Amino acid sequence: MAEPASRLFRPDEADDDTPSTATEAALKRLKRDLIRGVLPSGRKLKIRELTERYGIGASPMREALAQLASGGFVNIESNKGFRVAPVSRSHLVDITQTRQIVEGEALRHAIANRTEAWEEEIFTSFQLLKWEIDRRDSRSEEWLDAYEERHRRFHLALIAACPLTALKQFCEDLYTQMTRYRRMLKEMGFSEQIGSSQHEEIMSLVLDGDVEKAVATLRDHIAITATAVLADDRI
Amino acid sequence: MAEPASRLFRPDEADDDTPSTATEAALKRLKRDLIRGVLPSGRKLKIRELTERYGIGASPMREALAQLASGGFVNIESNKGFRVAPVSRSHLVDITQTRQIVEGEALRHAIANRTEAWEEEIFTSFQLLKWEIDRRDSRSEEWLDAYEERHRRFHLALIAACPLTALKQFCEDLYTQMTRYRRMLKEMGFSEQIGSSQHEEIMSLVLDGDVEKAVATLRDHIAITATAVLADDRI
DNA sequence: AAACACATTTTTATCGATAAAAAGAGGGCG
DNA sequence: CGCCCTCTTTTTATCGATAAAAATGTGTTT
Repeated sequence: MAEPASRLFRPDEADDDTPSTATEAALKRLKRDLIRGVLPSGRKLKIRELTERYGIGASPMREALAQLASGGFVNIESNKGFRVAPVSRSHLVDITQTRQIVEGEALRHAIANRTEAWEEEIFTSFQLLKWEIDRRDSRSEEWLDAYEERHRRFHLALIAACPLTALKQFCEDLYTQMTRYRRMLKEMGFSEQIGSSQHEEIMSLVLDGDVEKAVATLRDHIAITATAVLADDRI
Repeated sequence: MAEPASRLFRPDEADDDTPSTATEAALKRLKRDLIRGVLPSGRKLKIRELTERYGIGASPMREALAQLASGGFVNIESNKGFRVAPVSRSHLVDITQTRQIVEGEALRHAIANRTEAWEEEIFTSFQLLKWEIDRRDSRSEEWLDAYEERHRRFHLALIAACPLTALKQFCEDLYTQMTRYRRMLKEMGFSEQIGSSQHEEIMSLVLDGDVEKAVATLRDHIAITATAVLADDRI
């Protein structure tokens, strides 16, 4: 029996990757476009445009938007519709610091509940990430997507053994929020190498069970994107 | 200019308490019924029933449900509709421990960013809570609502000075999640006094700036509901 | 009686049309 | 010019009807 989705608590990871309803399909594509930055920050999301773009009716479209709104990607205002949640310096600082706290805690709990499988997944996802960085081909949308996918996988792997579902889910949400900023960085022409060296260090510290150093390094790593983005005054 | 709502980041607290759309009205009433336990855990939420109950059409109803689903109050399953998110021992333990972590952190940050107004609101909300407990009239729905409202206000007041919006918002969501369990406790006939003595202690420690003791006491206090509920084997 | 196929009912998900609200576009007037 | 009133256009929010899917029921076969 597949468990249904829930935001604050998800006992079982139920990946329905084949959208069987129009709402799900719209949700998936819309989220992707938001993260990719195809739909820029602050932009008005007119129902008409969206229904044409994604080829579905207004009701499922609004349903998908309502979900994204709760997830913080989209803002609603009564009788004025939806718009892409704006990015801002203060928002970036906020989610960065919050992420440092909660992802650090989650890592602590993960290490305290380590298993073989968890360690293996960390190693695997690290290797995949490293290979992806080595054969990098910036400016290619596909490469950026592949890189982002592996980066995400690595970060989620680190905290996967944390038994607190709600905490882990929140980390995942924050990570996703941060993706837009990370993407901006790439588009500003920064090297993907920024912070890359830390991945191996984090992995080693985590696998060695050096909790304090691991958490400290993870926190530093989380701060790097923010520092780099904030250094640019176009934002 | 009123700020729109967002889950992970809410720069300005925009209370639109007069629902101007059917979706908002449905959202509000439905959420209330979920928290009150009128719609019990795990129950199927048939669109037809809901539209009749709340007197609105299917589209806004589904939109409201989609939002509650992202908030963790409701579960969706493709082509099988919505149901009230089930309560369970594991869920209670999960959100309790997560809340201990994040609310403790939030309190730390709040104390580090203390202001006059913040201290005053803590004092005020504490007094209101105390008075409400003194003139208690259990088994009365109105009293339970009033008590819950003030308990909530006190807890949110404690962390209000925390500048990390995303963290604070998450605390609020977790608090709301816990309300259903707190309500169960009352219905099981427990005294409202459980944990009440700690409120004054927490307030004193916080206002005295004794961070470590304040955080420790808050964590204990958060655990109490869970301990009491878990002691009952009807759940 | 369990297992299966098929018909019926119920429920979900979706569309297309429409009322209500907001945004925009003149046009007079201080 | 800037402000306000009105009319028009655009956009949102909502309803009612319907196709698609799941659940339920019924009879048939082993």
